[in-house]
Amino acid sequence: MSDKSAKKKALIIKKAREVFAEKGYLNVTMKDIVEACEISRGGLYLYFSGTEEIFLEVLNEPADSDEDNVFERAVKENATSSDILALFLQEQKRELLGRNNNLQRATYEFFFANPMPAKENPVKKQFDSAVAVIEKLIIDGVENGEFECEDPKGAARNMMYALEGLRIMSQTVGVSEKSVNREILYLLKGILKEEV
Amino acid sequence: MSDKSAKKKALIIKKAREVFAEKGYLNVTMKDIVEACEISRGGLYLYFSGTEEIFLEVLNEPADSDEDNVFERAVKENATSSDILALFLQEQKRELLGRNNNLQRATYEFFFANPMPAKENPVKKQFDSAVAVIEKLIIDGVENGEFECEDPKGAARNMMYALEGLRIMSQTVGVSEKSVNREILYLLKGILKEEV
Amino acid sequence: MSDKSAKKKALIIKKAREVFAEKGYLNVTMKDIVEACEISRGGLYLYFSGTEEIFLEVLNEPADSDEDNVFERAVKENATSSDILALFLQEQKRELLGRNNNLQRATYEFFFANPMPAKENPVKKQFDSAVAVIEKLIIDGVENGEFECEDPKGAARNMMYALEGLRIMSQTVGVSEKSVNREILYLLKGILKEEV
Amino acid sequence: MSDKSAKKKALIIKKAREVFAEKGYLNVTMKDIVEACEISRGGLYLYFSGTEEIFLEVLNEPADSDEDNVFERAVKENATSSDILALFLQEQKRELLGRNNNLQRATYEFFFANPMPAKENPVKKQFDSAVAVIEKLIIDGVENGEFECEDPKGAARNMMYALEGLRIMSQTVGVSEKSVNREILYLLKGILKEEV
DNA sequence: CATGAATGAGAGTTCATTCAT
DNA sequence: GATGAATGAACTCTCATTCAT
Repeated sequence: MSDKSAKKKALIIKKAREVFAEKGYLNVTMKDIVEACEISRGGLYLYFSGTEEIFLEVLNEPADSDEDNVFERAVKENATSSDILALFLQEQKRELLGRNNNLQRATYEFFFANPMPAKENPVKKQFDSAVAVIEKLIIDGVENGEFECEDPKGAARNMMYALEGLRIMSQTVGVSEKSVNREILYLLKGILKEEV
Repeated sequence: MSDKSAKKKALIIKKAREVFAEKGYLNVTMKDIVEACEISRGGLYLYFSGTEEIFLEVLNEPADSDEDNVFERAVKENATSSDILALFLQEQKRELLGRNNNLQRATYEFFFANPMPAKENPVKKQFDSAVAVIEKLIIDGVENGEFECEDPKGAARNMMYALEGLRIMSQTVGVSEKSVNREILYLLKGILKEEV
Repeated sequence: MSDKSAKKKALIIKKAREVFAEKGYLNVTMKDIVEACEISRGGLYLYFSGTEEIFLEVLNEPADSDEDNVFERAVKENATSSDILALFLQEQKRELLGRNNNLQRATYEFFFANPMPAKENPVKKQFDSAVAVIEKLIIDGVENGEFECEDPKGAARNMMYALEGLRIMSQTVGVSEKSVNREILYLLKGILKEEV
Repeated sequence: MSDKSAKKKALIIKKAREVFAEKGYLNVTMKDIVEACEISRGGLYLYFSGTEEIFLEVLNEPADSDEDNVFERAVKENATSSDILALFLQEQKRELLGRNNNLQRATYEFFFANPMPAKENPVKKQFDSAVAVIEKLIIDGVENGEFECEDPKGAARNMMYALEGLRIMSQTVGVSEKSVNREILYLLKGILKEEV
């Protein structure tokens, strides 16, 4: 049954995601995944030819969390631009501070080991679309009179680069929540309309 | 002979740096270093217990390059703050775009695999001292009337986070020189006194 | 249904022959045959217990080619003994030079891996019957005055051993057509009545 | 010590020869050789990168038997051509009938699996040099008046092809000593000067 | 101190064979 | 009968680490 097959594959991806989240990418062996899935060595190879293939599918398969919804809901509820942006940044903060519950480390490790042209690179794509979203928010905010910004695209990019910097620092040397708050505040201040 | 010992150790570190620069951290085996050093397998173990220890010493031992001097010379030559800052940023650009000639990738790989408390972490130290330098430059620039900045420390931190973001993007998805230029320009514009 | 069963078995053997002809014996896996037959993995085991059993049936089931007919037709058409013998040798030449379209390699591989008493051995049987055919031809030829031979059986055996040698050389080190022609000529000359 | 190393390598080759003689080529695994040599898995890889490499060295390293000497001694002792030829054929017989004490089966298996251009092929070289030796013997014999032969090279080639045929038959279907004797006799008769 | 041969655990991968459906 | 997912043994190869010399 292709249906059963698909379920199994989904199960493997789910379990593998947990393994990658815990151990990163490079330290994960087929054996690790086999054990997490409680299947046989050969069984795993029926579905995937190696950790690389598994990881790519993990990356593409969106986790069944409802985090995104929070954000999307806000957008639909006509929240103000600054609220939405703040929400976005909070989300980013939550994500980048949580060392063990996500795939960030594994993702970095993966793309170190497997350089991939920017055009196909999911990380790059995610980065670009986040920039676009932020830019849109800033433009809206400027129109609302909430923000003041001469270069929305530049500001959006700067935000994302800074967040990326925080993220990698968080994964490697560790970053305190306070530091993240401070930087986020700095980023917001830079575009908030100053009261006269 | 402690002297001979020290020389040998230094040689190993020098050669190991080349190896790490070329292959990153995780892909380097004891064998690689043994071969690069033209030393015996057992011999290496007399000085170091594994790649981890070697890499840490490589990180702490400053490379005998003269790159820093360029920067320090500028400081001493009473260049303007904006010139020095621009020089610093150019240096960062050069470094982060060059994929193969430095330890960046190896460093990231290392600290992914070996998380280390911020207090002892050399990367964190370097980051902090860079922030301090930039902050000082901005403050000087403000005093000179070259810059305009209400939060020099915040601006300095933002620069470093953004550079860090560019660095990791460069190592993983790849970043064009144009993108780096654009971001650097954005950072500079943010503090340059606007002409009236 | 024994009938349906038999058809399926025949199909498997037909497809398996192609696989063996292409890949030899030892490199063929059950999976290869399963895929060639477009049958299920378990299904194949309903009919055969392994590659060995399949190969033996392939060997026993005569290929539905019409190569033999050429030869047999000649016999019936009252061609001269030397013509028929030449035809036979040409056929052998064609077969032994063609590396990929027949079961020779697979057969050798099989009997290396599975030595089998001469009495049941199909290769031995084939060899013996070929010797008998050649002997008969020579005897006829001698009676016709075409050939001159004191030991027809010995000559027949020598021919077959030499052909076998050419065959194995062809499969392993490679033999040029020229070499084969030369040897065949030598064999024929040995029995042709010399003109006075 | 390179000396110790060389001895070990020689030991491995010696033991490996026994393994190949017993099990052929394709069925031999690194593990088999490891066990025969009583060394560690990794240890074997210090000397050889795989069974293929080992087998090639086994083929090139002459076995430390003194069989050849028997033959060479005869040549030097000015034995008659027919004696030497008979000796050579006896030697071939001994070799081709001994199923388990030599590398023939392994050699065939090897060259099935690893086709190799005739020019470098040791089997081909051996074949050609044997042909040359036989041809020389026949020519000498003709001059002595022992043999009668119009095409010494053709006869030599025929002998070798027939021996090769016997050899392969011996390895696969099995050949009785009687059959070998009969064929050898046939070959000799073909060139012996017939008494008037 | 220094050597480098040796070890053995462990990773990746393949395949014949079984068995619940 | 027929399926094909699942198993697990076996093989190749690599490397950190040790130890006799």
